[in-house]
Amino acid sequence: MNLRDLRYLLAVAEHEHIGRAAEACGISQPTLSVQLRKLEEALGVTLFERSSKAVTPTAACGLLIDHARAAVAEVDAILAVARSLQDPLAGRFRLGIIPTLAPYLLPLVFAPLRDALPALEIEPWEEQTEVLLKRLRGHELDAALLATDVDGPDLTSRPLFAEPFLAALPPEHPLVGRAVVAEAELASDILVLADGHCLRDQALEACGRHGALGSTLRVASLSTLLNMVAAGYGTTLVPGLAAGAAQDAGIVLRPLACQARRTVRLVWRASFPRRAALQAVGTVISGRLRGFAEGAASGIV
Amino acid sequence: MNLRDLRYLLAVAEHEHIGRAAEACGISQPTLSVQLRKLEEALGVTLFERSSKAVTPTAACGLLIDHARAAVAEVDAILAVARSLQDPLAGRFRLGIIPTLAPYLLPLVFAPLRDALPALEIEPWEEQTEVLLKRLRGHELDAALLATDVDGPDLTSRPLFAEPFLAALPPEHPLVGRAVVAEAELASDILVLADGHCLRDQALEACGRHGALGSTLRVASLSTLLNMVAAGYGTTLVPGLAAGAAQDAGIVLRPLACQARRTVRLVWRASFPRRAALQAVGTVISGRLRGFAEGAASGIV
DNA sequence: GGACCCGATAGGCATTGCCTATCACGACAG
DNA sequence: CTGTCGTGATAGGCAATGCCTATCGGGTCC
Repeated sequence: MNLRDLRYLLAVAEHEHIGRAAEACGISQPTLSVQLRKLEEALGVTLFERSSKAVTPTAACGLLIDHARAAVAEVDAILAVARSLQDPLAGRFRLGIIPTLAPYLLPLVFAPLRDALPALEIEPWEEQTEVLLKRLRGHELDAALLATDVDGPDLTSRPLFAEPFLAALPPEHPLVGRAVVAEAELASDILVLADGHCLRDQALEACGRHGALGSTLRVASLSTLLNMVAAGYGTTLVPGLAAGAAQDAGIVLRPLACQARRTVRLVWRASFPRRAALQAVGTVISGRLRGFAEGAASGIV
Repeated sequence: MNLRDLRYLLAVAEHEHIGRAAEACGISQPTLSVQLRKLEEALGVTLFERSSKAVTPTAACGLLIDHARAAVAEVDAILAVARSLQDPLAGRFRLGIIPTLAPYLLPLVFAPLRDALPALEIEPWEEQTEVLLKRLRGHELDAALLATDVDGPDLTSRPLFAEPFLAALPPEHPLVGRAVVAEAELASDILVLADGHCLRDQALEACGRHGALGSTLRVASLSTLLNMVAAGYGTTLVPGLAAGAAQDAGIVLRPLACQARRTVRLVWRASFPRRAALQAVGTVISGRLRGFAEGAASGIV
């Protein structure tokens, strides 16, 4: 049995006239005659009593027609919901963001995203890289903003902007007198975040170290780390977007000689179907951050 | 969109594996692949995210799938109801019967009908011929038992049995001494039913009259008429099936010379679809009344 | 009796649904 | 690192289906 047949059935039951029902269905009278008879044969039930005067629903038809109406209504509901879902730029969009990026990037891009994509309900989700990748692969996230390269053919990424690192020094630090600091000069007293933060590895790599000082120290957030530096416990590398927060904490920032930086990428499953949403989100963010790298690298924030 | 497609959708959503879903649907994997993609294109919505590892329902799919399930359930309900309705010998069967026949025929045939057609719920409906015909044409009845010929190409009939008339005489009537009474001999003092009863016309015609005695008399039921005759107010013709009731009322019955009779017919709309039910009902009734005409005509009841 | 209305039937054409065979691609093992 | 396996996508061909126009048949109404 076909869904079309049910619509035909409803039309005939409503009009009690095959010609007019056919017209209402947009088909010819003979077609409706044939299809109706086929439906009756398929069901094994005579649905209408035909005479030259009238086409009258049988008792059996009366018992079936409510179900037919309900089925057609459900299918129409499917079509209606599908239509409202057609816009890939609408609906929930679960976006993972790493913790060293979220507090500083989100305030910058949230309003532009809302303005450019008013129907897209972006739900930020803040966790460390590995957790985000797991959730991404598990369909718990639609995309993620990461600062690392991603591997595997199941994921695709798009670079959005480069985020330069800056040397973060306590006000009393000897290097404060320098206009530019070489990355390696920080190696001796650098403080880094706890394991799992990509910023930890990036900072250590930039200054040429492979193990961290104060390995007993488990600093879970960049804001804690900044306060530690401000209090004189050591130095660190801060990502450019956190420059304002660092200065607010009383930290002195200096550009780096080799202009160490990390690239922030939008990452998604290669099979994720809402390409338009990915592209739009990526474009809004990179557009908002255009020219940021140059300004930040030179210490102008 | 097709109903089949919804079943495919449900299968893929359940198995999250196109090959196995295809197997469950009894089709090949390529067919399911193609149909699923067509459905997605028709809805304008990506329903599943495919990777080499898994086929995962999208958020949009989750919103649609409940409607799909409901639609399929409704259609399955249609099929189930249709299956239960397939037997034309089952269900309500509204049978009109004229008043001069119903009280005497129904007790005879009701049990045989119930035994032969246990699933057929026969609902007797007692009214005069013209009313029954109107209801029959208006689909309020499925068939009727009448004692008149029917006209019009919209109705079809089948003779079931012949019902002889008998002369009904008060015990003191002069004709009681005769073994056989000629129809015309009753013309002088015959009593008949009120207008609208076919028996009225049949009785008058049999005895050669064209107007009735006691035209102010409106006797609405045969049982009243029989009591009138028993009380000596006149004679009448009784249909054979009412012979027992007439004798119980104290009436003397005599066979008629010309064996006047009426034919009881089953009548239905030519377009009425439940032919099997008509035939079965007719056959049970005529079988039960087989041989009745001969016995009744000779006064043996 | 002829025109008209209505549903049924016939024949032909384009679309569709399905099949088998094959491809493309990633995973996994030797 | 290469061959094999598993999985979904693609291609080509065939039969069934749905639809059309033209026509029929039966009944009604001037």
